[in-house]
Amino acid sequence: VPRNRQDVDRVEKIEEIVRAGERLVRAGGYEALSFSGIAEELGLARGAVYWYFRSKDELFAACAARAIQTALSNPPKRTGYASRIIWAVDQLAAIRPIHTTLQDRARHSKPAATLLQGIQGTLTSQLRELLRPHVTPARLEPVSGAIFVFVQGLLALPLAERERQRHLRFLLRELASDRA
Amino acid sequence: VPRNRQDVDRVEKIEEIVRAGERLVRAGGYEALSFSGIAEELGLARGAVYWYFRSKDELFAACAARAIQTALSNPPKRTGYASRIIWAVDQLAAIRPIHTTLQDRARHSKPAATLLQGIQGTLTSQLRELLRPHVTPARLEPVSGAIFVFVQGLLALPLAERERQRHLRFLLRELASDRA
DNA sequence: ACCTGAACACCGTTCAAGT
DNA sequence: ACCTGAACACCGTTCAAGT
Repeated sequence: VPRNRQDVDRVEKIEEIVRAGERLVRAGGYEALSFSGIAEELGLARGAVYWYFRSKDELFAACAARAIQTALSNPPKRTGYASRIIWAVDQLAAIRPIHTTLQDRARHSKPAATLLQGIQGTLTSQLRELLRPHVTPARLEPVSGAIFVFVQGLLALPLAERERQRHLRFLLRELASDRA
Repeated sequence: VPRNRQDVDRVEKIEEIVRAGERLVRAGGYEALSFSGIAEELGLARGAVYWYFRSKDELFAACAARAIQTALSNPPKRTGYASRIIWAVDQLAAIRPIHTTLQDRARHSKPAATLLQGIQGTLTSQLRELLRPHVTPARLEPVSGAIFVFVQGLLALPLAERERQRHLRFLLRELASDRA
C-alpha cells in the first residue's frame, strides 16, 4: 500500500532528501551517498527518491551544493581582505572531500560540472573584488587569477589549518602588497 | 579446465594486467577500470586477477603509478628551470583525470594515499632543487612550497595548455627572480 | 502526482574445486 | 601456484502496478 504525501509540499520533501544526503556525503563522501541510504533514513522505498532526482549525479550535485552553501554562510564582517579569503578557504577545506569528489566527477557528470563552474565563477569574481583595492589595475587580473589557482591547490592538498594559512599569507604578501 | 601459466613469469603477468589497466583508466578513469574489463582483455576469469591484486584500490594504484611514470619519462634535456617545470606540469595535466581521482581516493584508500605521497614527495624535492639557484636561501622553502601548491591547483583545474603556462610563468617571474 | 516492490545489469569480492 | 565458475552483497536504474 503505497503511502502518499501529496499533502506535503514538494519543496519540503526535496529539502528532506537533500538534508539526509548532505549528512551522508559529509560523513563518508560520494560512496556513502546512496538512494538506499536516503530511502532508509526517510522511510521510503529506494525507487521513490527517483521521483525527485533522476540520477545519482543530480542527487550528489544537490547535496554538494547544499554542503558548500552551508559552509560559506555566516561570513565574519569587518575583517581585512586577507582574513576574508582565509576564512572562505578554511570553510571549504573543512569539506575538502566533497570538493575533491566534485572536481573528479565534473569530468563526466553534467550536474557536477555545472555546480563546480558556478562555484569557481563566484569565487573568482569575489576574489578579484577583494583584491582590487590592493593591486594596481594592470596586475589585478593575473594576480587574482594566480591566487585563485593557488586556492584550488590548497583545497586539493590535505594540509593542516596552520600550513594552509601560512602558505596563503605568504603568497598574498608577495603578490598583493603593491598598493597598501 | 583452468588454464595454467606457471611457465610465464609472474612479473610479466602482472605487467600485462597493469598495461591493460593503464589503458582502461586512461580511457575512462576509475569507473572504466574493472576486474571484468581486464579479465576480458586478457582472456581470464574475473576472479583470476585477484591472484595478483587483492582489491580494486591496489589495482588502481598500480595502474595510476604506471600512467604517471609513463607520463614523466623522457624529460627534455638542456632547458631552463622554468621550461622543465612547465614540461612536467603539462605531462601530468595530460592525465589530469587520473591525478584527480588519485587525490579523491587517497582519503580512504591506503595504496592511493601511499602513491600520492610518493609523487608529491619527489615533486616537492625536485622543485626545490630546480629553484635553488634562482632564489635566495631564506626564501627557498616558502617559494618552492608555494609553487608546489600552485602546481596542484593547475592540475586540479581543467585549463588549456596556454592558460596553464601563462599562469605558471607569471608566478615564477613573481616569486623566483631574485637571483638571476 | 506520488509511492511500492520487484526486476535487471553490473560490479567488487570470496571461495570451493580444479590443474 | 594459478585459474575457473559460481555465489553473495550491494547498488544504480527502470517500471508496472497501486493510491
